Amino acid sequence: MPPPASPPPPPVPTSADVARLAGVSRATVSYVLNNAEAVRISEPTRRKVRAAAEELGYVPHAAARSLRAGRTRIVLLPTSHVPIGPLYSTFLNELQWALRRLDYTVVQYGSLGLSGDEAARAVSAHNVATLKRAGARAVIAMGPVGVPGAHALVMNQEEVGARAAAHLIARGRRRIGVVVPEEDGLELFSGPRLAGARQAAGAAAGPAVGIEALPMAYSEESAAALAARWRGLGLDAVFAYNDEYAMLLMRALQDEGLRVPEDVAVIGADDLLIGRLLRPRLSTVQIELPTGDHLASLVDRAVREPSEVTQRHDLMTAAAVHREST
Amino acid sequence: MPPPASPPPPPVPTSADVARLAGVSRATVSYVLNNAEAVRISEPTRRKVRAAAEELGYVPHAAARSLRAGRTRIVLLPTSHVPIGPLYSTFLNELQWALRRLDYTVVQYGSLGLSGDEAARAVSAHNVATLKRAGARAVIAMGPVGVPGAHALVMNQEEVGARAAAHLIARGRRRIGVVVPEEDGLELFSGPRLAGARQAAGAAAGPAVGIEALPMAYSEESAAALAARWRGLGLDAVFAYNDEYAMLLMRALQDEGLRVPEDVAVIGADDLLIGRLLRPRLSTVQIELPTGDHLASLVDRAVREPSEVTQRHDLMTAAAVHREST
DNA sequence: TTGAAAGCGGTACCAG
DNA sequence: CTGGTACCGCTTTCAA
Repeated sequence: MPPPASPPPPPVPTSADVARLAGVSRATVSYVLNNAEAVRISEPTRRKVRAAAEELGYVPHAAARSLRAGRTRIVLLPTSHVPIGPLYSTFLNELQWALRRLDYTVVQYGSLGLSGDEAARAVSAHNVATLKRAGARAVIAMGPVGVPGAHALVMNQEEVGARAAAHLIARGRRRIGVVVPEEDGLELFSGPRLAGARQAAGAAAGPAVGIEALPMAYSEESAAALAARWRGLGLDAVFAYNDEYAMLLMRALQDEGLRVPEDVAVIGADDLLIGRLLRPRLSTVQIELPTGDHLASLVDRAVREPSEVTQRHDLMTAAAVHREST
Repeated sequence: MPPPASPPPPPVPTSADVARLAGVSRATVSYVLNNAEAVRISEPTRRKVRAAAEELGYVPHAAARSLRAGRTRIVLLPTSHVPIGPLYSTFLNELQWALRRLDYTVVQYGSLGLSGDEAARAVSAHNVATLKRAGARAVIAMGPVGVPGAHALVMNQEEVGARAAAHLIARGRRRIGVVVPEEDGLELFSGPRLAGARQAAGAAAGPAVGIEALPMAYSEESAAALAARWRGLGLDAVFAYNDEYAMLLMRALQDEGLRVPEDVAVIGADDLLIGRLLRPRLSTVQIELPTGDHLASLVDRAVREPSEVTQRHDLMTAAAVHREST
């Protein structure tokens, strides 16, 4: 009599178990379950195998399968450790579902928007190699520049800043503040947006246009502090990074007695619903992103044709939309 | 001279390559690189092995490793295909990072908040088995009830609805509308919140309290349509699902000429920053969630002690906070 | 049409 | 202290 077994772990069926139950070999099981084209299996055999698999609740062991195959259906997607706003998180989420619909396993890997130069280094070529080596089929990077070996979804954030500044300039503003979020991990977005605004200012005809970076955190206190010293700044307009920061700042400015847009024009970005709910209605920079489905199929295609070449997908077009705050 | 090789795939080094270069066996490589305690390796050998690994840029093959080990460090986290609001997505994101800091690989698996009964079935016991079988170390579920075999993060959404309704009732309101988002995938949250409100109404002392479900989509049109028929509804208060829906509805109500809170009291939930920016300031139900770190360590502990028992972690406490809209 | 067997890359026994 | 070796579970030639 064997020793009183402690709760034996529920036996996980392998393909061998299925084969035994179906009275065939493991090879046959594999063929049937993978619908192998290269080999004809009789219908009765297929039935038996399928029935056995069903009965045992057999599920192929993912690790073993990919060890043998030499590749996985894993796609690495970047994540930020900090909220990046509804627009991009929705987009990323959509992409993720689209990829999954294509039967990929999506693994989050972290480094979207590390501070400053780290951002670039984080998704460096070496990292990419490491990640692919570990079994990933594709690595997706999001950033201002392409990354060798990965699918780079490059988002031209500069254009956002440029459109905002151009809009402000066209409406006669010359002293423009640009909100730069203090939150770590947003530099990936805020840096280029600021740079784009500077470019637009430099390219403007007529009198010189001044651009001033305005650090601000996403909190009432920070917005209030900025608003308190506003009059001393001598600014006649502000590009508030995005609609959420814009809402925050606009409220603080109004509480400070400033009139929008008379005393100061405010423009946001991302065209969120809240912008239309504010009074005055918030002008914004609308961003056009491709659908997750579209992007996913692009990735899928590129994965099937392993062209070891860096794939670079340009995303985003931006356009200012005028409402009441500018 | 060899034929002009087409771009030969960069040879991925295996532990055998490292062994060869270091002049030792694969076993030794494994011992050194895993800091095996059970066996003493001389310091010179260790050096050689490490140097060789470094030089080749060796990275252990994840699939092979987990095939051998019989387990992975993968944790499955649910995702919704629909935005679930800043509060929960931030929370999930935090948890994800915390898990990663603990060296887990986080894989998103999809089904948070499928419609109706599907929600429950999606994370059924069978699914859980399948997922674990495929190599996952832990499966996390979020929902109103525990799920056998998974770590269930159960969030008591009913309490949110109950607190909101109780707050409204305490302030003398008797005819309460409850916004139910029309977006698919939010039932997981909205259903319990509505049910909680009903319970609170049932438990209220004094004259009967009426609860009316108010379907509404997250769009200006839908909010405007609801506001347009508001006077016919005979409601004196509304629990607007969360602060975002509340902002939307409040705006529409005000545009319709209704006064808040005189004609209708409005309360949201989740205590988002925007609520404090609105005028009148939005009353809300504040939700206390544990930190991602805390939860991650809970999960980690449970994983180490494979107690095959369903783990159930109760989350959330809710409290109404009164501001100006009620 | 089916089965036997050789690995994929790593880990962990057991000898030496 | 180190090397040989038997697996983990699956896919896929190659023969029968």
